Amino acid sequence: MTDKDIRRRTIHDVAKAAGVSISTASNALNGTGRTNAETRERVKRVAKDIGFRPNALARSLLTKRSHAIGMLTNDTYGRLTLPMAAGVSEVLVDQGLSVFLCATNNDPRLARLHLEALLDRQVDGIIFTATRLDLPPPIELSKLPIPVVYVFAEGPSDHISFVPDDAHGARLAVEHLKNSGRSRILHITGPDDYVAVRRRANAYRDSVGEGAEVLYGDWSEEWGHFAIDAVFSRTGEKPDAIFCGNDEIARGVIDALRDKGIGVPNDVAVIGFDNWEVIAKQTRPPLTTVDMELKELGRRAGLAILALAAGEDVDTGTTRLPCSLVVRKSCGGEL
Amino acid sequence: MTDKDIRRRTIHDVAKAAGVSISTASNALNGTGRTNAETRERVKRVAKDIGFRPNALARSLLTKRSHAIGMLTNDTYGRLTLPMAAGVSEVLVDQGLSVFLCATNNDPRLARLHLEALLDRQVDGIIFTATRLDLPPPIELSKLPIPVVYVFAEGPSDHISFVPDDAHGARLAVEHLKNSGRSRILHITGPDDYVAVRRRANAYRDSVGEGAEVLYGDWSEEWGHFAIDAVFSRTGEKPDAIFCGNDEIARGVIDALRDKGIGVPNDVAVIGFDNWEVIAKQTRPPLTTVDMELKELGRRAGLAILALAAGEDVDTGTTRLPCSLVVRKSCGGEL
DNA sequence: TCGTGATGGTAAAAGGTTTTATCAGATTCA
DNA sequence: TGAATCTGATAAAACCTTTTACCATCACGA
Repeated sequence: MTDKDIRRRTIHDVAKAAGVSISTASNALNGTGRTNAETRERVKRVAKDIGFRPNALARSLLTKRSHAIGMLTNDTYGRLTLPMAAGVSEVLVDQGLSVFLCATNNDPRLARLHLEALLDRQVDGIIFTATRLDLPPPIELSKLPIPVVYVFAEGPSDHISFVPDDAHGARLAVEHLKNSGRSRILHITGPDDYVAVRRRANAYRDSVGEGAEVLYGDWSEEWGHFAIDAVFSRTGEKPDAIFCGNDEIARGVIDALRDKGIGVPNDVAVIGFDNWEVIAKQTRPPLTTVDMELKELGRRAGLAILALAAGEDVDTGTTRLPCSLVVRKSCGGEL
Repeated sequence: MTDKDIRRRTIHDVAKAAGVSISTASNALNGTGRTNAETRERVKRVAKDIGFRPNALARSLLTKRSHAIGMLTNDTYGRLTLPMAAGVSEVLVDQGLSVFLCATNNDPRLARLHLEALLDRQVDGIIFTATRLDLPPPIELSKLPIPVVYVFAEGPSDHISFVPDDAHGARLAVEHLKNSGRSRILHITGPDDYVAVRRRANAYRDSVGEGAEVLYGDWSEEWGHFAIDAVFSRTGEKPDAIFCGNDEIARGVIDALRDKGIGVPNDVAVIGFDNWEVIAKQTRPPLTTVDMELKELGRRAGLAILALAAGEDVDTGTTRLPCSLVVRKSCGGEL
């Protein structure tokens, strides 16, 4: 119960208990310098016995490696951030790195506050992550004295960014629809001021060719409804497949089709984007959709930061990671 | 481009530039000790001019306050964690505290790894947060040498916990339904091995009295559908209001009612729980629901940790925070 | 002139670790 | 035997800050 009991054991304690000097203790524990195998074992055993764990602060102060990184995000609900953070964490935790999570709310003042705190803490690197690719960071990140990696956001071209390959995702969707025998494929998507929206739309157009049609709107179920109402009340040929810009739109589309008595997937196949499970699994029928592999994105960013912090150099520029297709029931024809 | 340029300015640099000793510089900057107003200003100005920021590592090493806390979570998708983390962060950032986010995945090995890293980093406290109230932490947290606060989780009774007041939330829902003239209120909820489910159900029963009926199932839309099908195909009086255990169930319920041609809110009022906006806003009609005030929960936890770390003592035990009602259209009768 | 008390400032220790340079002793080689 | 080399261990410096204890200096009253 005394103060003495609560204070952590230091390397001094180890050295004293093992009857060696502090430097020998340090060398033995870290395998540095020259140490007799026998003493090395003895020191290690003593250290374990008395429950010695090195003070990370002291170590970092000296080595100038804090083994911590900062993650700046502007995502309030965490739908995108948390899977990425999990990926980052996954590759870092075993290397003994920890991550500071900083919610900036897109507020420059807050961003600055967090950034300065991170710098004061001597973090080994910073990962910036956003909710859309083309949103610039709320604060200048490009001339920091430490490595910066962008995930789900595109930094300056001489920096390192990881983003989903939207074009690939769109092709995946269209090919899947074609393979299940659909020929009149419509694209209902979000606002065209999103670069991701434009990329997907372009890939869709390239892949579909003749007869491609893109309807831009917002990211809501309501827009899905509305678009279906509009498309199916006009004259002319009707689509037999719809590629949606995200799962919410897809859900609206599916509900609207059902309301009209149009069968999914028999009459019209529907495919989403995001694989946001709470939506995708609960549509009727469950939604086939494109997964952006957010966790993998995080892993790659973690790996990059790790390499940079270790002084290796990493190719700059934007890496586009392939998406994957999650097949459920809304397109029929699972092989 | 030299090393010299990239190295951060230290208090040495400030002292030299201001022509004072290191201790004077420190005293001037921190307002400790006795310093002449004139020198104090000069030192501060010099510090600002050369861009001095104290090294948090060195400071923490000495003061034994790292100004960092750890947040342990097992929530992968962040729906609950991120709003709470935002609350925590909100009250901490201005005090200069940062938070380590540690995703444990409910894996004891991972939890231990993270916990040890946090302890090695001398964090000032730990916040444990879960996805359900009655899930014990994947690792023993009760006899740590630093303060621990539980949020959305209940720790041992001599610890500090913040949870939503489920009973209050349930009463809020029932009273709202009663006030809009409903009398036959049914409760469709999740699995009864959740303590939150039982608390809400009990409060519901107390509040409704005669005729209360609780249907336990799982947290899915599907269960909402199924329950409605069952209830409306049996003989006898039908409910005119349904209190759902979460928003997903509520959405299933609303969809099922619409499928049956039963009007919401005219024939049956529906109220949800969680205020998970992506669901609640997109139901047709938009869902009136109970909000658990997750951010406030986080704020309170942050405040508690702050007080504990400052050595003040805080009442132990579980604090149940009131919920709030978010009125949309699914109960009609907005005043 | 001597004590007393305030004032403004400083040297040095402390915090816990890693690393460099050095040292004593043993071994090898000529 | 003496010099050179190797081995294992250590003292001390370094990282950057805060804090304690101490030291001049000056003014004041007796």
